[in-house]
Amino acid sequence: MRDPAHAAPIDTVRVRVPRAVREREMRDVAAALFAERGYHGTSMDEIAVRSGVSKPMVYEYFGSKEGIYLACVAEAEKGLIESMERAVSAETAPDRQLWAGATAFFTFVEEQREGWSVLFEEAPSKDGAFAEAAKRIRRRQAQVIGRLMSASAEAAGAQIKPDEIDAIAHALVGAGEAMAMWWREHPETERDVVVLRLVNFALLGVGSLLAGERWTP
Amino acid sequence: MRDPAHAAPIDTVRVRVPRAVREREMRDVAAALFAERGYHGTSMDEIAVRSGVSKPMVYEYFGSKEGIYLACVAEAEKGLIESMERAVSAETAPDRQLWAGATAFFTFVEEQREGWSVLFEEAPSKDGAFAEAAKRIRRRQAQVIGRLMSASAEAAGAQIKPDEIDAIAHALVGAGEAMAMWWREHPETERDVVVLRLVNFALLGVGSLLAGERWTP
Amino acid sequence: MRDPAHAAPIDTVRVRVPRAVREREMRDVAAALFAERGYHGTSMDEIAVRSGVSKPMVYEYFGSKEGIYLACVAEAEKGLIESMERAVSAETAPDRQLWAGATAFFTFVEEQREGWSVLFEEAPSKDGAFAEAAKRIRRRQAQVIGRLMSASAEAAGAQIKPDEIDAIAHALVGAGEAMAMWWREHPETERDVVVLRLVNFALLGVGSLLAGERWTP
Amino acid sequence: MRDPAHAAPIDTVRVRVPRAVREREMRDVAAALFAERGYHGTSMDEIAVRSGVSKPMVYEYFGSKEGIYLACVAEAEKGLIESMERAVSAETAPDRQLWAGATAFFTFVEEQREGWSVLFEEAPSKDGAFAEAAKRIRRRQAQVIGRLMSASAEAAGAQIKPDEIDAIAHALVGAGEAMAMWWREHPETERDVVVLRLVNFALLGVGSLLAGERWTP
DNA sequence: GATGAATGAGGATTCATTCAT
DNA sequence: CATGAATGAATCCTCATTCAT
Repeated sequence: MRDPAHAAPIDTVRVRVPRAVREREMRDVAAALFAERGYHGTSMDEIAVRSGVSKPMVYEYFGSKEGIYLACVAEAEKGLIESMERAVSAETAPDRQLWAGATAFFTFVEEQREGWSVLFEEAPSKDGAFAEAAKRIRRRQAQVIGRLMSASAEAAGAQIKPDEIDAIAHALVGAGEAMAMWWREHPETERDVVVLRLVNFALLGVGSLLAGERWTP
Repeated sequence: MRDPAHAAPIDTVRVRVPRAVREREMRDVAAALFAERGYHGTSMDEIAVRSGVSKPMVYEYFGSKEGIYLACVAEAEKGLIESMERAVSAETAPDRQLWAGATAFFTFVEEQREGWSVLFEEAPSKDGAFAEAAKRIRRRQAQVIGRLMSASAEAAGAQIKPDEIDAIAHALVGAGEAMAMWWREHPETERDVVVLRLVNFALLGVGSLLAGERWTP
Repeated sequence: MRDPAHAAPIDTVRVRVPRAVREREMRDVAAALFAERGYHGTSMDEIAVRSGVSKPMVYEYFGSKEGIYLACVAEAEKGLIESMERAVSAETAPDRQLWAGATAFFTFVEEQREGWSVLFEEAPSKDGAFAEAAKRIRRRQAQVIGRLMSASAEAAGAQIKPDEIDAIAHALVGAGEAMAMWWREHPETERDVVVLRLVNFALLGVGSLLAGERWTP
Repeated sequence: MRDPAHAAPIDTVRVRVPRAVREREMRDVAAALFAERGYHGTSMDEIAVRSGVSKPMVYEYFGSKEGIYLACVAEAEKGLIESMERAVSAETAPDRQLWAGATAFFTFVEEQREGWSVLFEEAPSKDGAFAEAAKRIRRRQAQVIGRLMSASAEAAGAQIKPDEIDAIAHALVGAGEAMAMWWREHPETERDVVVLRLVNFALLGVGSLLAGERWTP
């Protein structure tokens, strides 16, 4: 009945799609759904239907719902971390690295809204694997920031305990996350403004800290 | 911990318990479960069984699962906010208010582990009412902090836009939240140390900001 | 705390309401609810709340949901049948009795919308007692009509089997019911028009109707 | 009644049954249950069990309880209307069409007891979709009858308002329905007798009937 | 490689009805 | 007389996951 000479459009009937492509399509569909409705609000059925494949395919490729969710997380995580790493690399002048890192972060927030949602908004945090992933993401961000701070301290000849640097780095990452949420509620604000607010807040604080200033009650 | 002379364990058969009492018992049970397993990991069935009542009672008193969850949130929120408000009230010396507020916050984190979990760890953030609640909690914390900052700025004769104060306050709240998570992973750290790290980070940063210092790329 | 001299309005707190009054109030509330939402759509809870009494009162007075529903049916039935009986009584000229009966019927439909609904629209007909009630109502209407027909036949000296009269009477009652439904969908039609259509149809038959014959009171 | 050689009993374990077949089986089972116990008296669980499938299958195929009920209604409706249409088609002599239509109707009542029940006995009439369906069925029957009447009127050169025809057609349909119920209570009566009573009532009216006039096919 | 068919298990919610006071 | 407190029992529905073809 079907005339092979007049092939159906590729998004209607596709044969022999390479595994990597299929996988990516499915993951993108899933990420969009997770971002829109959250983990529990998304069903495997819907992922399959929207991906144009049958459900067993989704299982074949990702093993489970958790699997596909974590794949989405990993993808977004990779994008965020790589972008931050690049920003704070040696190619950036030392005194601009924090600023560059923050810019990378907020650029991700702005441009990869989906990825941001998957990473920070709906992790069913009580479930082992998800909580782990969330912690890991924050830790990796904190490491990027922590390295900056360590270098800075070293350059200033200050002695700061790694443990303290780690804690402060986490705090800074949390501040960034919170400011990103604030930004979502105030979308009229320019990205540069948001970046500068965070950087100033952090730089001046961290700077004084590194310089040895301390407040005690 | 429970004094049998004053309160029968909830798995004892008791009938005709006044509404207010039962309601509180049920809410406490629910809070513990939500904190332990998250919203989706907790079933109404279990809340009922552990409360020693039948499911219809739970519905009679809270209307729905969302209802009882939000009741738990409201309770914890009240505890946290009131405690922070008290700490930063006029009875505290101005230069110690931020410290007092942070202490109140981390004390809550330490002592009301359950409340903390319910408030910050498992809100199904994509669902309207839950997301609203989460935002509201952060906003209220930010307001407490923001008032401090405004007063401080005024005292220093500085002109800071309310919008900026609001954003920074949110960032600071986020920093506290992140530091609380860090603390969870490093439980050997003393509370006072955590408090001071956050306060120093914030105070020196905020202080410089309020003093008009600015970094630009 | 309450000052008996300043008694609460009677619809807020009422004491010692005579049984008959309470009963009637409750039945009226129930009838309204049944008419609006059907039997299954109405809950005992709602009947109690709207009646301003506790649920056990409703059970005390009517025994069960079925009980209160059947009480509503009985009340409406009484109204309808009595009104039809009156209309076709000896006080009405014989040749106007059918017309008078139909008028009584459609008047009931028009004025006791609630009663009509309870009687004809939501009987869960599969449940023994309800089906019985529905049949009884139709039978009683058919009896009223059947007596007319018998008298008429006798007057004309015709011999019609009671069984046939009964069947035709039921058909006529069904025709009336159907026309009442039609009327609901065409509320702009005058009651007299509806009555005359039914009466003419019954008296003359479709054939005569189409031939232009008409009976008028 | 079931021929084991052609159709395995539905309580035999069968897997991989094509959708269309399963769907039909499920609908038939459901129709039987609805007819026997009414809508509210039937549970999805029972439909599933008796169909030899699991509940999710029922939902997969019909979406909801309302869905499967309406599917039963549609099926029965189709049978009834098609049969009536066929009876009154041009292939039947004009003066016998009403009789043929009535015969089709009562044949349906007799032979498709289940369908009849689903169509006319337990629609939860207060619920939107069900009430709509019930109205639609009556309307469609009335249309079949109405067309007959219009043709008849035209042939006789009479001018009858469509609105009046519609109303009378509905009344006639209601008369048929009522007579069908009467028949249920008097199952010893022959179908032809019932048909003739209705047709005579409709064609001649009570008056002529009482006067002894009779139409016969 | 790919899918239509199928399900076990569980979850939220509602209701008619009855105690104990 | 009157009620607030309480429940057993269902019901509808959904979902992640797998088998048979």
